[in-house]
Amino acid sequence: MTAAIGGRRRQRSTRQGGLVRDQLAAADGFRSAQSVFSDLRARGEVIGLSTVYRHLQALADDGEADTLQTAEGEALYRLCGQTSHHHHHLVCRICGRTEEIEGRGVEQWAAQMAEQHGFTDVGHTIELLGICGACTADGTKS
Amino acid sequence: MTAAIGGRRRQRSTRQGGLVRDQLAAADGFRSAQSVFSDLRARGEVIGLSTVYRHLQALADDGEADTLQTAEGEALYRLCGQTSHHHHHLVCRICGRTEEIEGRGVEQWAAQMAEQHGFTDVGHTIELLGICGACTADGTKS
DNA sequence: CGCCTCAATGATAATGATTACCACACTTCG
DNA sequence: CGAAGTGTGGTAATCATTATCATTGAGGCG
Ligand SMILES: [Zn+2]
Ligand SMILES: [Zn+2]
Ligand SMILES: [Zn+2]
Ligand SMILES: [Zn+2]
Repeated sequence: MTAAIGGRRRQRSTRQGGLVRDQLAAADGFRSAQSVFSDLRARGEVIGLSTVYRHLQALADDGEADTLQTAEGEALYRLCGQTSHHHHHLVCRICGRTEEIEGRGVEQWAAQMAEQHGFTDVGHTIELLGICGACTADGTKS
Repeated sequence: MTAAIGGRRRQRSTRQGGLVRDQLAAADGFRSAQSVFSDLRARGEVIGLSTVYRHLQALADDGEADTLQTAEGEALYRLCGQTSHHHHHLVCRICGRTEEIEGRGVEQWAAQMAEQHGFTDVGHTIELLGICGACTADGTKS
C-alpha cells in the first residue's frame, strides 16, 4: 500500500545526492557512511552527516547500491554495476577491492536447502572475504 | 603467543557461565545478548549484562557457539551441535528455528571464485533466511 | 576450616554508529 | 514576490557493545 510502483523514489536531484553517489562511485569497494562523510568533508565539500546517511539509504532502497555489514556491525555501501542483477561479492579485507560474482549453483543449493527443510520465501546472504592478489604481493615482500 | 593450545579457555567455571550456556541451549534459535540477559533477569536470575556479553563471546571464541548479525547489526549467538564442524544455517525469520546445513558444493564454489580472482585466504559468510513450515502454516490460515 | 590470591562479576560510564528532531534554506509555481 | 513543500544539517536521542573498576567468590593451601 505504501509502495510507489514506479521506479522513481528520490524526487529532486540535489548537489548533495550527487556528492554521495560520486564518492561511492570513486571507490570501487564498500564504504561506510561515516567514511563517505569524512572524505567529503576532507575534500572541502559542505554536507551533513544526516544527509549522507539519507542518500546512502535511498541508493540502497532504489537498488542502486548494495550493502553489507562488517563483523562489527557497521553498514557498508557500494554502487553496483547492474541494477537488479542478483550477485554476490568477493571483497578484499585489506584494500576493500570488490569483485562481483555469481553462480547459479549456489542459488540452486540455497533453494534446494530451503525446500528440503520445508522453508519458504528463503533469501540468502553470501559474502566472500579474502585478500586480493595485489595485497598478497604487498604482504609477501618486505 | 597468547593462545592456550589446548581446548580449555575459561579457567574457572562459574554459576553465571552455566546460566548463559543453559539459556542458549534452551532456545534452538539464535539469540541476542540483550535478550539472553533480559530473559535470565525475567527468570529471577542475578547476573550482569557485562557478564552475559563476556560469556557469549567466550563461547563464540571457543567455537561452541556460532554467531551471525541481524540486518540491524545486532549480534546473535547460538549453541551449535558439533564443535569445529564447518556448517551454515537456515533460519526462520519468524520464530527463529534454525537448521544446520552444509554442502561441499558451496564450499567448492567459494574456493573456486577465490582462485579465479586471485584472492587468497578467503572465508565466507553464508546464511539462509526464510520461513519455516510451521510458521508458513500459521500464516496461511487466519 | 580459615586465609590468600586473583579471576570473575556487575553497576556504571564511555563509545560509536545510526536515527530522530526540527529550524532553516532552496525550489517551484501561481 | 509569497506560499507550500522538499531537502538539509546541526544537535540530541537511541541502542548495542565495550571499557572501567571496586567488589565478590572460586580454589588452593596450611
Ligand atoms: Zn554488488
Ligand atoms: Zn545468491
Ligand atoms: Zn518458524
Ligand atoms: Zn562454508
